[in-house]
Amino acid sequence: MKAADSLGYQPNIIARSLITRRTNIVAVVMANLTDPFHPQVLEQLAQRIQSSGRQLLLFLIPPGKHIDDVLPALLQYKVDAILITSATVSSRMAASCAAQGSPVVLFNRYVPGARIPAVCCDNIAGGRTVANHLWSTGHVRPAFVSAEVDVTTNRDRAHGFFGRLEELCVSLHAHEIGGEFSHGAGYDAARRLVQRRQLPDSIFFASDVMAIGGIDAIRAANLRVPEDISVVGYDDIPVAGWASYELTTIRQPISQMVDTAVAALGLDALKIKKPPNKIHFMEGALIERKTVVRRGYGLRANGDVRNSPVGQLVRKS
Amino acid sequence: MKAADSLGYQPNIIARSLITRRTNIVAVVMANLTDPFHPQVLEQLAQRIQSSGRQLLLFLIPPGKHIDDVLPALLQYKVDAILITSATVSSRMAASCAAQGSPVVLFNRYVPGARIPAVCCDNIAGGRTVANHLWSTGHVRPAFVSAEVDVTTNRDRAHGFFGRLEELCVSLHAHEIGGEFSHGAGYDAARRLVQRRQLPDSIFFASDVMAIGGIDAIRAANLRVPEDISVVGYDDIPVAGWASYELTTIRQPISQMVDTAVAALGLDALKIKKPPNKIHFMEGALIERKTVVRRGYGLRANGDVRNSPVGQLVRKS
DNA sequence: TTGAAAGCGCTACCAA
DNA sequence: TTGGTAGCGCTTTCAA
Repeated sequence: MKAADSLGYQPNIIARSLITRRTNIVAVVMANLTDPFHPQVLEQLAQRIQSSGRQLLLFLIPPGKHIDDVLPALLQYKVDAILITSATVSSRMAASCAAQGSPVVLFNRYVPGARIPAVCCDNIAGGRTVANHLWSTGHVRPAFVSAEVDVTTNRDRAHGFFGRLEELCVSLHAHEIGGEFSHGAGYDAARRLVQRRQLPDSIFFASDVMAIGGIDAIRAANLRVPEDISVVGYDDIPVAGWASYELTTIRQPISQMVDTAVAALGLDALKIKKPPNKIHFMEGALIERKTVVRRGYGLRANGDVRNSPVGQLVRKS
Repeated sequence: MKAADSLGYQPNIIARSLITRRTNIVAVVMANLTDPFHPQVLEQLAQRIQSSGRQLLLFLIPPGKHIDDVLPALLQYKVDAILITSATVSSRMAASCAAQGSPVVLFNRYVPGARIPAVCCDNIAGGRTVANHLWSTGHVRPAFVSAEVDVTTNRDRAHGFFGRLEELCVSLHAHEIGGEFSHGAGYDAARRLVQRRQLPDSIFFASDVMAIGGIDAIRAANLRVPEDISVVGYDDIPVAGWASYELTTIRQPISQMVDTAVAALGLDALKIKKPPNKIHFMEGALIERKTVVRRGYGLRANGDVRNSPVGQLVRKS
């Protein structure tokens, strides 16, 4: 023992895994790190995984590649679990992972039909919250800026927003397609919105980076946020709190989501028979900062209408 | 073969590594991901490592922990190489890594005395470039905002800046200690600077996030950038290019740095006898955007004084 | 309590 | 070219 210590001996965990059949490695697959939301997630994930005595094998999907192209390489490492964030995997691929014995869980995305466990912010509820907030602050010409249209994150936020708007009898003023979750996409979409004959009085962007881009575009057009146009984002990335933006947004409960995801991996369960293929939806929270202004007169004093029965929500203007 | 394929057989790369003595895993150690500069580095690193057919084992240092506490855990995985970014390792620890057979290279930091290979932006040259730029645009009361004072990144930028300023016969107006590379630290430091009796006419921040925080603070004090105070950052993170900031800064050549670092790992060399314990310093580039204004009269038309002999650089004001 | 041996999934080597 | 065997560093099991 003393000898081993003085020689700097370290047991070879790789050899051990051969016999124990557990590598203590969990793979994390991500599309990219350019959206500030992703590093936040990755950081928490790493913290959680490491503190459970496991290591994180990071797998970034190269631009233009699909996740199904790179998963096989991952599978060779016989990782204990695979966590796929912000990317959609085919259910065929998920099945093949399961066949290899690696539980898979999706993060921040889910596959509607398939039986793949996932944890995700409740984006529909989030979208509805934004609609409520804009309504209760007297906005009547809300616009929405999409990212990638058929990604669940984007779609659910849109659907929640549109649906609640309809219940509230306010019609959508415009729907611009940004095309991707990026500052540039938000900037361009907002610029197009601002060039229209009639301005929206508020814009809900599919994500914070897009909203920040939008604010930059609105200001570049010599308009003020929120006096001329209110802006709402989604995620609550650090930049959203900076003095130049002070963005009102929906905060994703990252810690809880990460906790849930790691739990869903089933790593702590000694015997995992059948992990419940459940999709967990976690509630976001409206963070009111300074990009939404109260418009019009005679509005409800209490801006929060979430708990009010829909029938009573009659606009007084 | 057909049978193997239809059964979805994947060779166990972990078992293979036992005999080949190469895991094809390279470990990347990082302090945190909150500074936007780090995700950029990580993304490039991942891209590079993966395209060489290797995997990236990510290791985040938990807050309050020292890297030497967590390295032993890493060593157990017998990774092919260890890349340590933005954190300083004791030379004793580096020696122990080398003893385990894993080459170590430092990224974005170096240990002055020790024989540990490193790749790093030439921060002294960068600091000098900023001094030149501020001088040639007519600034006479430059201030510097430090992050963590004894980190090489911070210290070299400061030394380069101070040194060149002295050569140029312009005296430093103020030196504030921010304490860390963060938006908040930059904000607070700038606020203190702005409360002084005499304002600096320009501030060089140790990093971009700090500079952004500084701009926010300057604006919060009802001052304009650059009309009242010019601002220069370091890194060229994506935010620096956004319309609200348009930060003039020194761009770190991340791709080149990553290339060099991966090469220094010596993974491609079939037989590595003795990796040269060299410290690579890579040149940054001044990116002129809109946070530096030309002040005063009678200045040189050409803003670039780098190639001029020092003796001729006589201020005409 | 201690020690020896088998075997995890693979590659390397040597013999046929 | 093909097939068989030893052994990588560990854990587990079983015998002493």
